[in-house]
Amino acid sequence: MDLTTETRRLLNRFVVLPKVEWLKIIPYLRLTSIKEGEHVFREQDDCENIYLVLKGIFQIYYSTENGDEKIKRFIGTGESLSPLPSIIRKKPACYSAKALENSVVAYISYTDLETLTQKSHHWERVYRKGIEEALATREDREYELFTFTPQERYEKFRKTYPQLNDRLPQYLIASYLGITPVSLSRIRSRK
Amino acid sequence: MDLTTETRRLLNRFVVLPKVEWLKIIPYLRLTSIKEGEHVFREQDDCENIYLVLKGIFQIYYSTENGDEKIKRFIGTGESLSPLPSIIRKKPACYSAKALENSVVAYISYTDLETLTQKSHHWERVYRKGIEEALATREDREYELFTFTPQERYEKFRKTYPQLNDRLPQYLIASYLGITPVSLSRIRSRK
DNA sequence: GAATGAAATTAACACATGTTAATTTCATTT
DNA sequence: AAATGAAATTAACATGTGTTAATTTCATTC
Repeated sequence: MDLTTETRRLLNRFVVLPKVEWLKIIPYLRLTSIKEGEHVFREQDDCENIYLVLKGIFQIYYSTENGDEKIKRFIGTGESLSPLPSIIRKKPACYSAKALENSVVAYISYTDLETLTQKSHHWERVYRKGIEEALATREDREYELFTFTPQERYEKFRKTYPQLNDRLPQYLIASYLGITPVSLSRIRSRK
Repeated sequence: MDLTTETRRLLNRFVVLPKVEWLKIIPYLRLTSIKEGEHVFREQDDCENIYLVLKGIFQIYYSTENGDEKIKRFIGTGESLSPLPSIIRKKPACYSAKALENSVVAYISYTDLETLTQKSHHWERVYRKGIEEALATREDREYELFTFTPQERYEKFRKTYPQLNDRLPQYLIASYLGITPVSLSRIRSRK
């Protein structure tokens, strides 16, 4: 299947668009592949694109003063990827996004998206549904960080991302859980 | 100023609507006041309203098994209030909202909002801008919980909500910070 | 002014995490 | 097969938090 069709298929999840509406995004839509280890955007960048992951996995992370990474979340196929809060506040990104494997993304600039959503009620609607979904995801994560202990979060992580649990180095998982690699090692040996 | 006008004024923050567009929400828009201590909605409720706080302060909280409250966040004038993720997933609310003082809210049901946003591109846009804003707020909170220690979170809380810091009992603040009242007391005495 | 009760503080203990550093494991390179 | 180096484990210690319970504070009620 070609990538544009794949993009359309993934967006259908939110709103099923008639062809004439779909075509309106074509002039703005761009596709690119990101190699493992490469960045989509970095902290401090004035990134203003909204990405949709067509294939692959990304990590979103904050950089701390002492140079290590704090992983905010992982983003996989079908999910969107962008420093949206920074974009709407017209500030540089406050986190980075890096591919964990060779990946493919579709993207559009926020400016173009604004143009598109202003011209098309349908696209305004697609985008709105997309953010609603993103909002729900953030809330889940917030609940998790707020309510669960590191040990419980690790259990949840193993269930939610079994592939990642196998493939990622432990120090990255620890970072996602908000603990040190040493702590994760202890949690693992505990049971 | 009358409450409908006040509602319009607060929503202008997102998109400035011409009068003809504004009028479209009138059939759906409802107003009500909530007395201190009363609930707007409770965990397990099938609440499907979106509220806008015209006046007052609310706390959003989860109930734990052992009966105490975990405060998710505080919501003040101009902010929106609703179990949106539960609504879009068609599930009962997973947290409760309670007024901390006598308050006034405007609200619309999600069903009516869907009707309105389908009929009006303008309203689709207002709503979209609103949830974009909400998304940014969640991200701030997530960052805070993830990155800061309880002590740092307390510092931030005091700066962000000086009025609340004075008026709320300490055990509620502790809950918001994700710690026990005993811990907060220790943090306060430490410095 | 005394009595009441909820909230806050303090104390004591157990326990998990952070930190630092040494050791081990294991895949990759030579 | 030996050497290398990063990742993971283990150890030891300090510290912060949770828990339980006793004590104190303070506003409200009687």
